[in-house]
Amino acid sequence: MIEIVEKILITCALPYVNNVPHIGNIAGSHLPADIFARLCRLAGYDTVFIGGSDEHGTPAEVTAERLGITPRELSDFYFKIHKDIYDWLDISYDNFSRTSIPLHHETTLDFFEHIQKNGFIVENTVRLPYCENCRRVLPDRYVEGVCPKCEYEHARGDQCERCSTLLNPEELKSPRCAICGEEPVIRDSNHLFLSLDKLEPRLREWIESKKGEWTGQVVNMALGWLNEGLKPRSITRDIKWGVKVPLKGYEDKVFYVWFDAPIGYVSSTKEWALNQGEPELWREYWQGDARIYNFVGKDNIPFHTIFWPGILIARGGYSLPYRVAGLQYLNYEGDKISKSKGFGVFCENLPDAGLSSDIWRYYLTLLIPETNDSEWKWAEFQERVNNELVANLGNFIHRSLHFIQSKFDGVVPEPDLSEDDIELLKSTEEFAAQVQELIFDIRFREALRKVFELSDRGNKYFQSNEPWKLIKTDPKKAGTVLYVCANLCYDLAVLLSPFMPKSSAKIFEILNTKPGTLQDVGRQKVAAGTKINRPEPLFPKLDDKKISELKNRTSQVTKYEEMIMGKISYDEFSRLDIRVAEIVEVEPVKGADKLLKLTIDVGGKTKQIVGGIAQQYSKDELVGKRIVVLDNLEPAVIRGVKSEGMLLAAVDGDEISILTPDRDAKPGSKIM
RNA sequence: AGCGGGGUGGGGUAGCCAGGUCCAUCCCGCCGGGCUCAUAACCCGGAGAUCGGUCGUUCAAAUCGACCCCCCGCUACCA
Repeated sequence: MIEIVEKILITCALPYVNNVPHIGNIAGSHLPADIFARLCRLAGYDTVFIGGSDEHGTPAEVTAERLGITPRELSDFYFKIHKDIYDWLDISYDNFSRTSIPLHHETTLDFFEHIQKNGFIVENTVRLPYCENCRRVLPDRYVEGVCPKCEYEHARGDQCERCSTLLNPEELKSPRCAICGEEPVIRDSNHLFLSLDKLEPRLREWIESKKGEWTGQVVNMALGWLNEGLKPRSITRDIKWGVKVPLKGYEDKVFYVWFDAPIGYVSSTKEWALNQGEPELWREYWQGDARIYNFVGKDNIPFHTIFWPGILIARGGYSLPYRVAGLQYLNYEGDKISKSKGFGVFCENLPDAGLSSDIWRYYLTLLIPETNDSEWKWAEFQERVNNELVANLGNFIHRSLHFIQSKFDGVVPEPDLSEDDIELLKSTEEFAAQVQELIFDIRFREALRKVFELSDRGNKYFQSNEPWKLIKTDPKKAGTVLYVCANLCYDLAVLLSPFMPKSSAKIFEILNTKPGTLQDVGRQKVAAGTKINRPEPLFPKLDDKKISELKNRTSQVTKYEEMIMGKISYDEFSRLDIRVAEIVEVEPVKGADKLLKLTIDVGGKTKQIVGGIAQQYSKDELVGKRIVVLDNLEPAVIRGVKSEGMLLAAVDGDEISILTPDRDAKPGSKIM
């Protein structure tokens, strides 16, 4: 039983703009949220589906710095890529916002001020690693060093990857900044904390009330956190890129991205309301009795069951999520998707791959990891498309419409309906109800299967009535069969629309009939006498060759960072003073196992540079070698050693090969 | 390491919380036979899992308990 409520707000976890989405991100949140939203609209609910990009935080700041651009430029760049991909995949966001817009900063400040007024903010001093070279407070995992337990040399400040001991940065031996290699110092810094401890009883009560309604994974994970006891959690950071903290002494701090990111749901709804020309309309979704559905990946569950609801309670006057749909992960051919290995299907390649977005949506719907991790397999993709989409659903639609086209001049015939026909036509209402119920219960795969059950039924009906024989013996009866089939096609188009909107629209177009809603299913909306448009197969059959083409094409990893850096002019290139140098002397750098200090002769001028080649080259091998250096690089201090240039080498993972002149070239020779 | 989720015929998946009606569901694939409007479907028949492993509880276990193995996530400043 589904209780009818007016308003539904759907949110999809905001993607972080430091990266580009792959199929796992689509199947894990955008697609399920979209199917849900489309169904809600189809069922007549007042639906708002919002999303946006999460843009603040350390990773974006560091990436931007590395690329020599501002965080905003980085965000602008990635935002567009994300937006284009979601548009292409027909993810029907009513609004896709950004956390960097002023409206969001205002909303975050409003939350903070109320939370503070309500007494849920405390201040504390924390000791944090700080890199004086980068002038940056380092998050735990940006500190590297030697593990105190297993002596692993590349342990991170949060955990040693070899012995998996949990660490804090102060425990590392010879710690260094992961960005520049300098040794960080520990500094005191004041920070604001959200008193989750005070919110615990209310959170517990809320979670308990969802037992049985939500999946076990989501409830248990939340209860796990509650049972361990909630502690105040810091909501500020010592970086620049984010929402400024409006307090004295916090001029150099911003709110923690995890504080402001979920508030982005509210900001995005506000932005939507503004675009609707009704600036206050958002309140009906956040401060009224709308049902709020959050679609998030499993890594995100604690944030949406503890941290974010805690923020909402502390703020006061906002509704808590009605349901947190926590989805699992999508793997690829037996392993995790890996961008660096080019292992997976990367969405930026989809538009040029030559298939309708519906085809991708279809298989990805079957892979929505509702309860378990799922797995993309090309062989299965091919089978599913050919045997189900093409042969079952596509075939029923096409054989029906093609028959009308070729035997009835494209006019839906006048029927003479039997009891059985009427019953069949009416039975689709039940399908519609079941599809709705399944989707509301976050069981998309089963819901889609239900749709196929209907086309299956259509195929059986067509088959057992043999209109291709009746057309010769009893044309009236043949016409009745095709009238029924045309109406089944219509109903299928309605039920298919949340999953495959383009194909659905195409069916309506061929039927020359207005697209319908769930209410129209089973109502014989395709009238006798309708002149249909010329049908054509809805879906392509995929042969082995096509599959391997798709596989090659979609696993390409676009080098976005190179695109951001762009092409440089000859003038810019000519600013680089690259020269041949001869290595005079080689010394190790204390406390660094990768670095060597090289004294070099650059055409009569002697200088020293530091290079990270200690693991690949020995001293003997290097002394006397002619190498290539960037001579006019701004000097830097690396591990306490001055470096006045840069050694050029080919780098491929751990393999390093120093560049040398192919023929005899004097030290100091310019490279151009 | 601790916490949480998961391991069911070739692939996916239901059932497990409330043990028997399950020598286990449904979809796809596979094998054999019929029919043809369609990018062929539909019908009939068939092969295939002792439910991750071991040990227990019970008249009875995929379902409950213990231990073990494997995969995944979280463990609070990466998001």
